[in-house]
Amino acid sequence: MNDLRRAGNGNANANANIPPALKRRPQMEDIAKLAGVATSTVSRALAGSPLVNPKTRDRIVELARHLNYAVNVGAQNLRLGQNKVVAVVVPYDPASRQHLSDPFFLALIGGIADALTESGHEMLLSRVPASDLEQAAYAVESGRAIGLILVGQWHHHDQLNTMFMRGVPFVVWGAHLEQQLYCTVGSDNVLGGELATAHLLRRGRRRVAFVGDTGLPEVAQRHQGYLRAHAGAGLAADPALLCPSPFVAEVIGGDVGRLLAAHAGIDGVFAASDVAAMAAIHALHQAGRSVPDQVAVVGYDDIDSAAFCHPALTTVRQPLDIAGKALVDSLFKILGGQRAAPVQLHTALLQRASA
Amino acid sequence: MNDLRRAGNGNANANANIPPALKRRPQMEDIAKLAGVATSTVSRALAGSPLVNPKTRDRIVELARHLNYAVNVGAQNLRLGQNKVVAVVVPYDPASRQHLSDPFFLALIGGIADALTESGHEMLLSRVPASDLEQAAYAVESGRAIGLILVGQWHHHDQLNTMFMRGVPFVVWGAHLEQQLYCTVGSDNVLGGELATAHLLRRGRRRVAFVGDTGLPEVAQRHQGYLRAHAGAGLAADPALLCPSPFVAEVIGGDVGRLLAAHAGIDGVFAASDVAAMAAIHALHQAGRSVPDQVAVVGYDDIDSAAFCHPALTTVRQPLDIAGKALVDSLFKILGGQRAAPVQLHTALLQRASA
DNA sequence: CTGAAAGCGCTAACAT
DNA sequence: ATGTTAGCGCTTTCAG
Repeated sequence: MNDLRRAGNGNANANANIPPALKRRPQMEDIAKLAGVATSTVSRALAGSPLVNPKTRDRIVELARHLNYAVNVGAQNLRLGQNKVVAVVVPYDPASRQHLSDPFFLALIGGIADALTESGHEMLLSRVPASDLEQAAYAVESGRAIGLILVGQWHHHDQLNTMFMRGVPFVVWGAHLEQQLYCTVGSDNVLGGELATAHLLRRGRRRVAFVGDTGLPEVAQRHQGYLRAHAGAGLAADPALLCPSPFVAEVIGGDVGRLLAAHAGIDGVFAASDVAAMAAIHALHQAGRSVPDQVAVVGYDDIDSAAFCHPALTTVRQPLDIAGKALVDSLFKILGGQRAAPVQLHTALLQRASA
Repeated sequence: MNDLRRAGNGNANANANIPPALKRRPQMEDIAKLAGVATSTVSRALAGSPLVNPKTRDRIVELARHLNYAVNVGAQNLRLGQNKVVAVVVPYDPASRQHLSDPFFLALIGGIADALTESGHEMLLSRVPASDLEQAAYAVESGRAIGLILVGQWHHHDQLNTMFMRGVPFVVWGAHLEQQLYCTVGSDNVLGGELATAHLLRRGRRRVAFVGDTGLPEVAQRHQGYLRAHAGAGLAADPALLCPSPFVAEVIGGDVGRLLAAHAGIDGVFAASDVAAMAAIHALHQAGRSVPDQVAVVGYDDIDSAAFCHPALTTVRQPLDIAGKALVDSLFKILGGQRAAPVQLHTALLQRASA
């Protein structure tokens, strides 16, 4: 806690030489003196208050522009008791040191940034260990942010429920679970898994592998869809074809390779992310199997590159373009004191070349 | 006003029913009263000051934890005149409304987030129109952030020099240009372009197209390398083979298609980004050309999916893993009042299957 | 070891 | 139309 506050490089002693003028930032009082008025007048002028004489106002505004003065947002917020910052939190797995890298999540963050900017809010991006998700609440408890958007994988359902009970305003990108108090936004994972698998089965595939870490709720639901599709087709899914790899391309490649070696009859793969699917295709090619002829592959996410890899990926589309806005909207609903119901975005199969 | 600040965090009248306890956030004074001490003691206790009696301190700390109290960072910063926030700014093209989406930049942002977190800083992510890059300075001038990291494309060299002269501490990801006052971090674009093109020429390719918007300094330098490689091989580059597409996959696909139609003899493509390369390969396939047999393709960036698409992309690697850290380090150097020289990261050709 | 008081930069009554 | 004053939540002298 103490170390958190030392080290204040509010560029205190930084007026060395290099950036020509790294001097103290101007304040209202400086402007006030130059303009020969009181700070309150400057404040009003800069806020565009109709109370101040147009001439005075123009002079002040001109002065401010000339000095590159901008109202100190921190002080303003403190005084006004307001805040326009939303924290976007990316949980990471401290074990695998897995960094923020899946293009899907990265793109999701981009969408959130857009939606937030659109509504005049600022975005604080931070990372917390998935093992201690509640740390995320700090951004709100410290007054840094008014609410949280949690992005990405997590196993810690309970922590989130607790956080909700503590009154922390937040939304999470993920699966809608039973007994869930908090608000999620995500695709319909069960449906998505079912669509993907049904497509493979319809194409006559009978030995369909599932690639993805079912420890994650979203993936578990996609797997559930996978099972449901099998049931719907009157087929039995072979548990041996489950490849519980984490969402890391390098690992998936190896795992899929081993799975292929062990089960020669595999003729289809449903991967729980496009990255996983691309890694699987790569492994397939290396093992000398052709896609989609010998083995058909379906992914999940529809990241940008899915359309441009070869063969173009058949995948389940999560509508990224509206995901960011949906998350932001839900958060604001909560901040407005309303109940925000979980949102399941439109989920559909996008057929391309890989299956 | 007073009602605005009740109800805790800028969410006005939010103590409805849903989030069970959306009451006013506790403050030091609350803790002080409960502990029967003065706020100054609470402050000291929470800061871990040795001046306060261990027993008192423990009681206070316990109380704070129980109430989920965290020191208000805004007020703390105001009082201390400090700040640990760095703004990461993504310029966007207001014309094309192009959103934050190239995986390379997204991944770069991830790397910056990691480096910032590592050094105990917070990251504010914002977007400004490329046409008015100086807007980015607002984050610093308003006291929001202590410095800026600009990420991505930009045409406005002069604006950046001006910003530097104004004393705004910032670093930019991009090309190192002549007469540049500010600090850039990037790959060696000329070298990269040369390596890529030389590789193609060495493979006997003689009609090599260049895909990328040479209006951007980074791309212009890559193109310069492309020309230099031709010169080095005693060959003349055909200006007709320049395809000045922006970094948007959809557009590139069409442009490359047209280029192929117009120039049947094309046997190589150097694309100034991996996304562009993947789009080009896609267009090539659609036109019935095989990669790399009929047309060899080299990209730039080495984004994650470059290794997993098919054929795996031969590309110029920009070391993403160290890019974020390099940017952050340079910024801190500047904040410390030192001169930060432009950095060119190690740039090398990564040969895979597409060329 | 602890409390009282001043003030970080700003805004909004409340005076004129 | 403008100035005076109090105070947002916190830290830190300065006095005990």
